[in-house]
Amino acid sequence: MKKSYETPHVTSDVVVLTLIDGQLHLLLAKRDSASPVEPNVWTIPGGYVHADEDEDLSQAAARILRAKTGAQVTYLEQLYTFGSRTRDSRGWSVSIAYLALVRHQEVEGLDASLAQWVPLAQVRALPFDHVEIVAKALARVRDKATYSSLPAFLLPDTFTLPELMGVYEAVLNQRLDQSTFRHKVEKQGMIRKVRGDAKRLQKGAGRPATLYRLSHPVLHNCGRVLLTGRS
Amino acid sequence: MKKSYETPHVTSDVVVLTLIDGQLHLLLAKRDSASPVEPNVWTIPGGYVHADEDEDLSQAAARILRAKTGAQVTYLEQLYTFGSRTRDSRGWSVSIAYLALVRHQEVEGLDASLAQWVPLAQVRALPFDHVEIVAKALARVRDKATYSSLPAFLLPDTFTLPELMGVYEAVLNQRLDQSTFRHKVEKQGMIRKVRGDAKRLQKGAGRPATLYRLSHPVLHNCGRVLLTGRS
DNA sequence: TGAATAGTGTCTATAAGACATTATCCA
DNA sequence: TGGATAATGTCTTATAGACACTATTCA
Repeated sequence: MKKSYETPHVTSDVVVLTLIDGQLHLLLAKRDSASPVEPNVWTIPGGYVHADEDEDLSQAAARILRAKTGAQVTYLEQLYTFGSRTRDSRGWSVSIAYLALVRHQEVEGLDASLAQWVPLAQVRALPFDHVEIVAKALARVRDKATYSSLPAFLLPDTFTLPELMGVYEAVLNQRLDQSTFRHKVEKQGMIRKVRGDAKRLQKGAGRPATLYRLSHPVLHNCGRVLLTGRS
Repeated sequence: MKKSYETPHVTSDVVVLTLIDGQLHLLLAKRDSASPVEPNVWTIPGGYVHADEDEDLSQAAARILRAKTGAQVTYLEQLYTFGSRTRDSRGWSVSIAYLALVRHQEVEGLDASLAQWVPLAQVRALPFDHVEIVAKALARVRDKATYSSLPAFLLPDTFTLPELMGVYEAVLNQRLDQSTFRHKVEKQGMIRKVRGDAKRLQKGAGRPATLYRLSHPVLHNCGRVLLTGRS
């Protein structure tokens, strides 16, 4: 029953983002030197879906990610599926792209000869259609930042309000108003104070910030909010 | 280089929606009697991606749709990709699902022995994970209805404001307020009056409605609007 | 005490929602 | 003229956005 002639290759590519020094960074991995196409080129991690190992698509993406980094993923979502005759010179190819957010602090022992973080703003040429994939990922993150808690998954478990606002600003590439941001975040019930430890952990001067954590351990949609311009 | 052992099947399934008598309807097609799984069962149209015929995924979806119906598609968007070891008893299977909207008036010559419209509300059991796919499609349509012109693609090229509001109500399954709806739609610049032909085309009594068309021929996002409850 | 950062209060413009009113057709 | 449908107007309340102010720390 199954067609014996050419059938598409099935792969998965993962856009992994993290926050380093208040800036979004993208994980690039070095392609296998034995690959018939683009060997040794740096790009986003990817690989074939393994029918024998993987239970489903998200597990395939998770496996690919694990293989390249020991990164604990705090957020993983299917992004889009790219497929055409021409996107890979080896033939008709399908890539189920995923978006992953990780906490930079939790990623340990990245082998710099295999995987590196680069500032997202500095990413230029990538092989295949990977620039398009990364662009789609950024668009998705920006969109969700306007109505959900998604950017918080780039922060540690507990964080301060200024830190939270900082991630939103980094993701949206736009300044936000302190007061408006607080009002919205509180009204939505997106975060809650962490009792006890109001102790400060950083900075030189200024009033110590209160610690918060997400009210919900998973993504929380809260209507269209948090978008505030400022000159 | 290419793995010679088991590779996932690559298919595409299309959720086709239309509006009949103010109600959302789903297109079901009868599966091939020669299929090794679920022969002769009615479900959403689907088929293998053909590496030899199709240029890319959206063209594969369009081809599958054309094969089952002569339907002119007014809106086509990739929905989600479902893939796992167990979703198809034939083995590891990937389905790139698409959402299509068509104008019922423009669909001609549907062979009732091959394809039929059924009210979406009455759809119960479907084979494979197709219930999940349809649910995802409905969720997508509802979500986009709250901030875009998407439901208008279920209407003819020109339409009246009450008709437009009707589609939104059908999609959202919720009554809307006349006045609020008009204000929002106009302010967004989503539609524009069709000059000349203010002539009425239907109904028995009452003031004739103005004809409009979409300002933009493609999907228009307008911020989060149009959601108004009413007792 | 003053610089620096965190957090709160307040005012205004705008938008949403509910509902009442007017407009225009047909029988 | 009255019923029916379309279109508009108005009022109230909620929210966004801007900005000023207070609070708490360190040097």
